Amino acid sequence: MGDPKKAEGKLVLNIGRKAKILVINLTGDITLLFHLKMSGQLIWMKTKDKIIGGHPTADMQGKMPSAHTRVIFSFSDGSKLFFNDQRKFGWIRMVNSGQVAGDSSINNLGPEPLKKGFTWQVLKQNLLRHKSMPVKVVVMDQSVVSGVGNIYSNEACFNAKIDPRLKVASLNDKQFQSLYQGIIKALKEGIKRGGSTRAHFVDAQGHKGYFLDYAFVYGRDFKACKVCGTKIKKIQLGGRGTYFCPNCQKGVIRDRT
DNA sequence: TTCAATGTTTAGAC
DNA sequence: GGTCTAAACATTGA
Repeated sequence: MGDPKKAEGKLVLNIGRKAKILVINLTGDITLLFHLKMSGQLIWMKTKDKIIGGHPTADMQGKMPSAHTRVIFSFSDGSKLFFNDQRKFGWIRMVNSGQVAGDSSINNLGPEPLKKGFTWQVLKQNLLRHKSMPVKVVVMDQSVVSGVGNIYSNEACFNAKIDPRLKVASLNDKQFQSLYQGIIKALKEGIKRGGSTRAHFVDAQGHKGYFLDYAFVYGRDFKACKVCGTKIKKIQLGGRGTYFCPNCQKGVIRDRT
């Protein structure tokens, strides 16, 4: 992550986000980029106060540092920030603040799906860079649209009533529009429910993320579709678990002419 | 026990 | 260049 000493004595100016990357600007022209990947978590502690964000682990509620603590930030008020990551896929990168946009982790990101500028036409255009790939796989491509991972790509396809296996080139404009709406709906629902992590404690009272309780397909193989009762099916697409309702999510929908 | 799965991204092969 | 697989790693459940 560069020389940790460069961050010593610096102040936190602000905290932001680009796609799945956390961006923390410090004084001294330094910016820290965090990616939690599959199993990372951030835990801030000050005596008995504790804020946890990220992926759940068994040792999350216990003593810090834990066996999975990789980096510790100590603040002048005595509080600490622990960067934990069981699988070690996550990373922290230190860059000059002016070089954030140009960083390789950021310079190729697609549009933010909940911001202006993301339209169904833009989505269509970006998806069509991968014409012969399954639509569900391409929705997860960070250069197509920012921040949509496996769970929300599955849910977006369900919302759009689109079979995740369909090749991008086979979609019609109506389906691109449905998918556009489906992505936004899935993300907004996820945010509303506090994310997808069942043990995603925000404070001592433990405000959790309940989105998976509301998911239509993700993690629900062999269970009944919440809309039609058909058994949800699980397959592999692009090496990732893919869930869909064989009845609700049909193949090509022909425009009636 | 062994194998495959896991909220991600990327390099390298074809 | 597009597309697909494997790999980085640790843990859990079938």
